[in-house]
Amino acid sequence: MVQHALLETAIDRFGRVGFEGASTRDIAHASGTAMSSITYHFGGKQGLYLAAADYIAAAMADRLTPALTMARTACEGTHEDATEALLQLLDNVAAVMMLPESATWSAFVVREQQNPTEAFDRLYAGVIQRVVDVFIALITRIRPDLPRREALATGLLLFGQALVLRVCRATVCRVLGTDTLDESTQTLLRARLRANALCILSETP
Amino acid sequence: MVQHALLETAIDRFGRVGFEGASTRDIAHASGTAMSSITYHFGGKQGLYLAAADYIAAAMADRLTPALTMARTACEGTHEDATEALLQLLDNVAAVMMLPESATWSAFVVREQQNPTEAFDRLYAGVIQRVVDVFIALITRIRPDLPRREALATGLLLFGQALVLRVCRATVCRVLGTDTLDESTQTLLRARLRANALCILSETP
DNA sequence: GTCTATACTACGATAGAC
DNA sequence: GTCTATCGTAGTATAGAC
Repeated sequence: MVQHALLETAIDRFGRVGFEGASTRDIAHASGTAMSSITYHFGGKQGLYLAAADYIAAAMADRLTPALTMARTACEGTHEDATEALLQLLDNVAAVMMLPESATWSAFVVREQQNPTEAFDRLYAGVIQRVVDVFIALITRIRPDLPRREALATGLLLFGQALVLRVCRATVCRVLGTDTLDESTQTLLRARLRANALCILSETP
Repeated sequence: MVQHALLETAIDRFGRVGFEGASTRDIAHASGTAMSSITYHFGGKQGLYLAAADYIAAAMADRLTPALTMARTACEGTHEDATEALLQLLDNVAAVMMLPESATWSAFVVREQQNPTEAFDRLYAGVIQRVVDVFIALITRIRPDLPRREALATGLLLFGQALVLRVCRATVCRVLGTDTLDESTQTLLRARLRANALCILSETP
């Protein structure tokens, strides 16, 4: 499938060097086809970029859908159910952040966060919003004492702890003295993230 | 000062569209000079890029030096001193993340985190390491019960909460329903960050 | 030190063969 | 559907005038 190969390569290149830095010639060549295939299948460089955003959103949503579904039912459950669901969801997000594939995804997404284009709307509608909504619903269930804006802020800050594992990967590795996040290091980070989140969620008002 | 203008423009362009996407012609023109000035002053595009990294490191270090100096002395102080110093330092980091200038800085730094080049070494030695070292020293003072790697992980995760305010700015704004982080929103976020950090640091072992 | 002029390469888009 | 060929533009680097 030429389209699939083009998308995979495009995400890598756009993530690595950005929209302006990536070249359609290079993307096509690395995908084993001619540059004009991009025009034919996606209408041009811009079309390929937007298709890449949709692809990333779908891939991330795929990895999080089971956790999101479980979390949504837990919103109606007990306080403990909701807490455990949020911890699980956050752990899932952290796991995605440590997937090798998410390196190119996150480079793409982070770029859009800083200079949002139409692609950001697609990413937001495709994954981000779904995760955010469940996050907020769970937090308001767990901490009904928090005003809405405080709950929103708490959700964002909780998410930041998972985010740093991907976005500051070079620093994380350097600080921990490893080249890559091996199994035991991942376990350590996820355990600390869980402990931190738990204590934030059970903070006495 | 032509060099200064070139650096300011370069950071903006490199941050916005990356090394490959930025054009020396454009940078020179926006700085009111000719492209060959870049060759003369920095030896070429690559030299300008490295100089931009040094410039960013120095600018960030500038903003954090007072807090870092105070924090270093607090490492020798009481448990409460150390806790307050860490909260202050983290608040300072969050404040930097909400500065308008840090938008271009962070775009540059985040890019280097994902695809480290020689510029990352300069950023790390220039700012990141200094902040990390003080973070870790304070945490080991506050939570001597934590094994070293747990303390390192805690420091990184704490930092992530400040990071998200800059790196996921588009999401932060969308979730909070604002276009920009106004004064009261910043206060809210910093207060929640402080509360979260305090409760992580005082977690009963 | 700062400019103009130029050499050379690579870019995205598109037309047309098959 | 996929290719090659080509057009116009823009990229970095460099040589040389002032």
